[in-house]
Amino acid sequence: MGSKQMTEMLKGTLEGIVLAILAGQPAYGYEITARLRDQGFAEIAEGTVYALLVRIEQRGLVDVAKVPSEKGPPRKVYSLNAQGRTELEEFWKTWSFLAERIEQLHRTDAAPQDTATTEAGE
Amino acid sequence: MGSKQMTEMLKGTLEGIVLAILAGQPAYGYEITARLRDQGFAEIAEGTVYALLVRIEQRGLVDVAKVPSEKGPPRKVYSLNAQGRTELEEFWKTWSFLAERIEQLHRTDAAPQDTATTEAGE
DNA sequence: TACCGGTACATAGCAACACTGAATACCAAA
DNA sequence: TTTGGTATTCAGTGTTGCTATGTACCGGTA
Repeated sequence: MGSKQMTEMLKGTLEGIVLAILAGQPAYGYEITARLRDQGFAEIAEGTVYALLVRIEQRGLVDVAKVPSEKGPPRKVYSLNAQGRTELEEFWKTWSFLAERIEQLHRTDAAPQDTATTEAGE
Repeated sequence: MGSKQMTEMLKGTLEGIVLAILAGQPAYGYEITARLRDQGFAEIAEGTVYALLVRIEQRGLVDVAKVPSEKGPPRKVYSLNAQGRTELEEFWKTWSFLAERIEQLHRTDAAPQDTATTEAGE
């Protein structure tokens, strides 16, 4: 992965992904990056996650607590607040709206396609 | 809709949407815009579509034919070529990868949440 | 004729976002 | 001391969709 397509597709969705992760439980940047990697997003740069966290903090979607770490500099633990949960709900609505229409296009335009295409194989 | 979230989410997906439309049959810009509106994307600006068409043409994903119109200036009819079909397949792969993980997050993090209606809504 | 509205395309300037690459800081083990 | 894992930050870049505007073609109408 790590394609340009993925990079562009993550715009707008990565924020929702992180909010959803934080909805499960508070977390700090380094941890979120690691969790994203575990979930298959191997190519998301650390700097991207930190910049995103700064943004959602400035927009008041999360509360922040500085917690000392045994292994390095202090962690900034982010937790979703009420405004963040509202934003997350909005995200799911927007996502569902878009996903429904795209899936419909997928079905429609994949219909003439079967297993192996005969014409113009590539 | 027309939210800022939707604007960001369309980045990276709108191109795929248009490619999918063109996979069905050739079309020109004004027509594509109209079709998008029919499919619920009421807020997509005309200029956005035209700019996108310029881009995918320059990247060699489509062939173009100028066709006279009875009602206005000549139409630029775009048709998906082999390279465009390859790009569309890539798009579906990237989309599926992303959609699967986001849907999983949706299931996971929507579990403790309860909105107005019961959670077993569907 | 002059004007309006629908059709059809194009573009300059802007805002938002993810990525690259580098720097900083803390600590433990080699 | 140096290496490596932990943890955060930031300047600069490229891509994208939106706004706003302009151009062009045509039929109908006052």
